[in-house]
Amino acid sequence: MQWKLDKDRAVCPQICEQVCLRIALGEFAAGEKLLSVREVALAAGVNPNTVQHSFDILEQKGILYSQRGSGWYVTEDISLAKDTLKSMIEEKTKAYFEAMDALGLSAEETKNYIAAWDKAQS
Amino acid sequence: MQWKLDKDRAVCPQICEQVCLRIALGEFAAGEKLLSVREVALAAGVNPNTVQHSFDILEQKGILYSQRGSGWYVTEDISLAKDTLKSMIEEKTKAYFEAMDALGLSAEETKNYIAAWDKAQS
DNA sequence: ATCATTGTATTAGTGAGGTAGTACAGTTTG
DNA sequence: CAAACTGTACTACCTCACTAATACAATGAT
Repeated sequence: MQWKLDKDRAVCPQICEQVCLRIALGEFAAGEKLLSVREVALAAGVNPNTVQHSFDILEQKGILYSQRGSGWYVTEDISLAKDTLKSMIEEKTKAYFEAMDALGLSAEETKNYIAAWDKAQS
Repeated sequence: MQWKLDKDRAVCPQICEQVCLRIALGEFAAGEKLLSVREVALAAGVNPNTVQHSFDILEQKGILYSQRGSGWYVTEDISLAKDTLKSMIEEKTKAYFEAMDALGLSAEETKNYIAAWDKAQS
């Protein structure tokens, strides 16, 4: 399991995003046991407490659940992860439009800008 | 002069963005004197030190310059502000594509998603 | 049963970003 | 000249996100 973390962003949301994505992609199946908090922390190069916190957040959303002494598991209801992922995409897109608006681009102008975006720029 | 600040984002970059935008739009002319650090802070509802820091950043970019005891002024070379604004737009767009990639959307999918984006959602 | 592994809790420390208050130096205005 | 503005500097404090280290309780494997 690989974790690529952008150091310019907070760690917790990134872990949450990736877990949701992997569940949505079917990489993590319903009921499947995840790696332990310590293993994930080691693999991702972050602190176990941060992973614990991330999983706590996902537990609150009903996406994961924990069994003390045993481990963390994916909930049976995969749709929760899919919905959360969808919300994240919407949220970030909304934020992007707002950011562009703050920089003087209307929604229409932003759409045109994106349409003309060349992959070579990135 | 109105300052609408998003409380979910850091203040300094927002002030920098808005000053660049106003210069690029011609709202602030070359050589024009800005409101004082204290006045801007009051109007924007933030701390004078934060405004000072923001202006320091813009001074480093050559967009503003200060005269001790007198005030802050817009540089003669407006193009600097315009270029900076352009860079900001590129940077945020690049970050947006990266964020979408992290959420499982390819550049192509992201473009399609944006094209289909409905203003009613926001 | 024992022991390693698991989740969980607690306390302390760090750095970024911002707030708050004060002080001082230079300019402008009356 | 004097007062009222400017920019600038400094110290202290706060919060958030994360790190670090440790401890303890429950589970599973041998």
